Amino acid sequence: MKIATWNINGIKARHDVLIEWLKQTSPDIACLQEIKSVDEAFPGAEIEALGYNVQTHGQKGFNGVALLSKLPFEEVNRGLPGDDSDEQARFIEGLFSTPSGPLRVVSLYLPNGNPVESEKFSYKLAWMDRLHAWATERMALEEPLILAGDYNVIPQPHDCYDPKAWEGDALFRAESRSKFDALCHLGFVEALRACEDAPGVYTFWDYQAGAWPKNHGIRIDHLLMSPEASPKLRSCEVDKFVRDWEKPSDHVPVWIDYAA
DNA sequence: ATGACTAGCCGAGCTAGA
Repeated sequence: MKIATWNINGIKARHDVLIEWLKQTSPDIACLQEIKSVDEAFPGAEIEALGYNVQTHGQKGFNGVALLSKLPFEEVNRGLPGDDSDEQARFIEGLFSTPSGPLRVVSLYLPNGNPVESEKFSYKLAWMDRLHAWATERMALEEPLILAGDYNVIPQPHDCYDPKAWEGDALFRAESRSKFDALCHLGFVEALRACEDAPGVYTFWDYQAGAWPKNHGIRIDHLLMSPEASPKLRSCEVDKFVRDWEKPSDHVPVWIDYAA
């Protein structure tokens, strides 16, 4: 089965592009980020008509995540545990039943964290600590688990076109990268890294300054697979072609072929 | 080329993204 993650940068602005991508690539599960919509306003009708069950965790104006699945949801959990005062919609977990057993899939939108002098950076780091704590608990279940989303972390220097240009940025700061590494070291396999570790493979290109045609991108959208899931990884691909469509998101989909 | 975009909220520029 095909499991994808994509920061769509607004469901209202990206609805038609999303529908076209679903028709062309037909993922079994799609993890969306930055839907920028409240749950009640999410335009799900055409998506459901393509055979998807839709679950969202949205908020007004920005953030917001969603799960689209051809499999029925056995369970849905909204919000990253660990801080009851956190009102930002950045996390949704679905539990599915596959031919080979249960599968948990998370769509997450990790905070950007810029500027680093602001409370936004401390919020990012605290959110990563909460994710680490939550993942530690989930790992104890010893189930196939996939954490997919926009991590807003450039893991390695060769995951961006110009490492010097990203020096000091919240996406590339040592604190962000080491927390991402620590998460991986719980036992996750980072899917694209495991399949393709060449430089120049990116998932985001800024709208500005001709970043896309010059391939001045960064790799910040990742799928992390638990030890029970990672042996079922067949391949991992980046759907770069959607960046050339009319009114594209600044991110492109990343997907895995999973032997469920 | 030291080149600056896009979405949402709204009905004008601001916030936010990365």
